[in-house]
Amino acid sequence: MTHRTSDYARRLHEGGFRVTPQRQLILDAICDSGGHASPDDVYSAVHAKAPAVNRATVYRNLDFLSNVRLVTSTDMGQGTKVYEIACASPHHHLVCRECGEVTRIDHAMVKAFFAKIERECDFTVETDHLALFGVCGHCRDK
Amino acid sequence: MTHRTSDYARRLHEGGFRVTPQRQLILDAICDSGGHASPDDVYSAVHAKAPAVNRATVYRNLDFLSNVRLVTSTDMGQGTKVYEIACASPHHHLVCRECGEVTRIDHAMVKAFFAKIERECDFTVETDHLALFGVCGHCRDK
DNA sequence: CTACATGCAAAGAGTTTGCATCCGC
DNA sequence: GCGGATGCAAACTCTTTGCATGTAG
Repeated sequence: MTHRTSDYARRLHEGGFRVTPQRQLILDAICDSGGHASPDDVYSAVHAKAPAVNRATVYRNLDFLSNVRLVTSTDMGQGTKVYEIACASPHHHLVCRECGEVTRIDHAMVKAFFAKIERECDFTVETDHLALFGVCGHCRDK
Repeated sequence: MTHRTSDYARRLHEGGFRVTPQRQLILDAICDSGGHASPDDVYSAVHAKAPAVNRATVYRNLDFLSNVRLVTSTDMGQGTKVYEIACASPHHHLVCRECGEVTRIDHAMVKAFFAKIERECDFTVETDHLALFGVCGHCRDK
């Protein structure tokens, strides 16, 4: 679990929102998912622990938690949206088409590239989480 | 219209496929859409000219035309998949969140960046069409 | 004439919404 | 107790599929 209970609870309180067991389960599920969780991943994990929790609640909370910036959502392409705990250091993802492995890369890696786009194309890139598809070294060698 | 009638008809014939009016309408719709068309864009355009054409036919043909490489599909994020006429020069897209404008950028712009990822992360980027979200110069100035 | 293609309708997946009830604070 | 949050069910969008019919080659 990477989220700090006291921390997220405080942030919810400050905004006038409630700390419900469902929200805790959902945050736990995202943490335990290895960093990246689809709505269905989250629902499955939550449902395993608390079968009464509804899918609608999961969707509503993923949306809610994104809005209050406790989690971030990234479109990984192919219609798959993934959520992860918001963390201070911006980063991006390399997604292997073969094994599905997701590797993080630091924002520093892409910073210069984004700056170049801005300079040469007059376009400010705002992609919080860039997802690049390809083949990881491991799969390429096979 | 950017596709050459004789050219795509030939390619279909060579593969043993048929040149149907629906396929022509669909190809025309993609061309006339300014380069990037969602399934619904295509259906609307086709339906305006030929109301009898079914949505399923549009989906089947977008899939089919992608497979035979007459068109390419790109995931623009947010669950929107767009199609465009396959063209020789690989390129990528800058999508403005404000006005929705899509600008092409040449592969040369991103080539060095992809090479850097490969070198430093041991990951071969295969993204045919990279979609970068942000704000275009025009919207930023407002 | 023979497959490939289409239209239709129905079934799916994934997501959203209205409303009564519930419960955190 | 109040107002936000939840559960339930239904609706909704987007896409896919089975099957009979149509048509390009």
